[in-house]
Amino acid sequence: MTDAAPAAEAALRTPRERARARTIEDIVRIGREHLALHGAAALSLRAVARDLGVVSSAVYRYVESREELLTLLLVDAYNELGDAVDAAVGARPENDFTGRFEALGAAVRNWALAQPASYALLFGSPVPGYQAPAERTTGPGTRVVVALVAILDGAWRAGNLSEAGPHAADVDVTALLAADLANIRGEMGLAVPDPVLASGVLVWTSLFGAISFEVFGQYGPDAFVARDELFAHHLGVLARLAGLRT
Amino acid sequence: MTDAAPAAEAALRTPRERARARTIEDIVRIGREHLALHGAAALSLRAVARDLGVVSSAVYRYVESREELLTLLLVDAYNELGDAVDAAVGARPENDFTGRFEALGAAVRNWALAQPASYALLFGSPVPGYQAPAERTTGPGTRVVVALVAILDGAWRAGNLSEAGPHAADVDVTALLAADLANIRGEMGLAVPDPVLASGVLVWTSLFGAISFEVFGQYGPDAFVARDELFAHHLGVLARLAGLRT
DNA sequence: TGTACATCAGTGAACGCGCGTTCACTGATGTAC
DNA sequence: TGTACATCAGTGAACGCGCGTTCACTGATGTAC
Repeated sequence: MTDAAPAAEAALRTPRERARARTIEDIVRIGREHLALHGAAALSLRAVARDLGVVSSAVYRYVESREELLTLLLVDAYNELGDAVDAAVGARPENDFTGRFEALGAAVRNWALAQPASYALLFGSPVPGYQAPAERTTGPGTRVVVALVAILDGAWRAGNLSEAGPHAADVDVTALLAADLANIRGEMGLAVPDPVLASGVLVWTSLFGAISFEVFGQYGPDAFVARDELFAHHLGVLARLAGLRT
Repeated sequence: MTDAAPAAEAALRTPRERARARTIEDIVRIGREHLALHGAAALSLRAVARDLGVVSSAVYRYVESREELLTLLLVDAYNELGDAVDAAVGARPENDFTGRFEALGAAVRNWALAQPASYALLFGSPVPGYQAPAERTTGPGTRVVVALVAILDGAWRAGNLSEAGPHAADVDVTALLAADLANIRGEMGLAVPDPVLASGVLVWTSLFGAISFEVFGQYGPDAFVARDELFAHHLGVLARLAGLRT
């Protein structure tokens, strides 16, 4: 590394800028620790400042308000999850659609179990009094579902998806629902037909339902010892429900 | 009504006891309103006292601590949901298993949409620092799943359930998972075989997954206009996944 | 029926706490010439 | 290379707020005889 690389767009030129970026990273890291320990509702700028080793008002140099810190944490968590999912999916061959689907599901679950508080922030009860700014969270917040429909649409285009899973084939898609699905197909540039898309939405919510039950402790402490196997079974059933061949 | 009915076990004899019971009811009612407005983490005994028209310390005559109020609200919500589900299921003929299943799902969803904050307390992120006392919440907290497996087991015993939904039939149940399922079958006195029971668990979590996505706003504001139809479609697919005939 | 006592609901003051946010300030670090 | 000025990170005090919980107390309501 020399200092003769002035063209790098994203690089931070001055030491001050670098120090500033590092401090913001520290704030986000500490914020995540607090999230994990006390939950989003109890997230406090004063406590973050204490852990940063700085007086409480100093944090306001970096973060406009408690709200903004929550947004930073939200975006950070969405991106960490999105990176984990992309890496897991990308590790499977492009035409192994079932493998990619299972990799996606396992990646979401593993991340959720490792970061339960961040998962709760993204997929649990809304934080009272906090409304995420759509323009900053929509992109990162849709990475998982985008990856999921990419797999299903890819499988469909490759002829590797049943016209509709055997369960879904004979469940009517009403006209109103079909209109929603047509919009989605248009916006995302998809080729999958209605029954597949409708089942795909259910597969999506079901995946998160199974993970939320586990992360939020809904199963109770004793009901399931074999949680990995339970989830693997669920993934297998969901893959078939989506129409993926095995 | 005369005062000549001294034998009624549950009746509250003295006026003081009745007044006390009414005040506790008021506290729970006000607590629920605060839950709905500000979320569980922000639930405050002082605020409840204010709305009750009483000085803050007076609430401690009725409720031991903030923790205990949360427990009261939890049990109250579980029972309200359980009552709604039982009523909806009971309104269908005993042998209309698919109808009962769909009634159960619709009842949970309707209650959740009407009481989003209570739903969040029961099925959303855990409240930081609060651990529900198992001996008071386990009974009410399992009413929905008990009702659900009663439907599936009843359908199975009546010969109205496929050996396993077409999707689930060829997904392996590993030995470890089978052990968990055997325990559950024993504890609940069920007859359904492993593949059906395993799919039933997925149907259970999927139902709540779909409802949570809707209640917690995960679909985004615009993606689905036809939410009733979307949920009806999901219910239909889930019924087939459970093995119910139509 | 009347009196003496016990029970209990509710009061008001106080404890110690943590929070978000603002503001005028001190120094250190960077920049322009 | 050296000086004058601008920028910025961090300080410390303060604002007003709400919280959970305890405690000694006042009266009103109930009970025993």
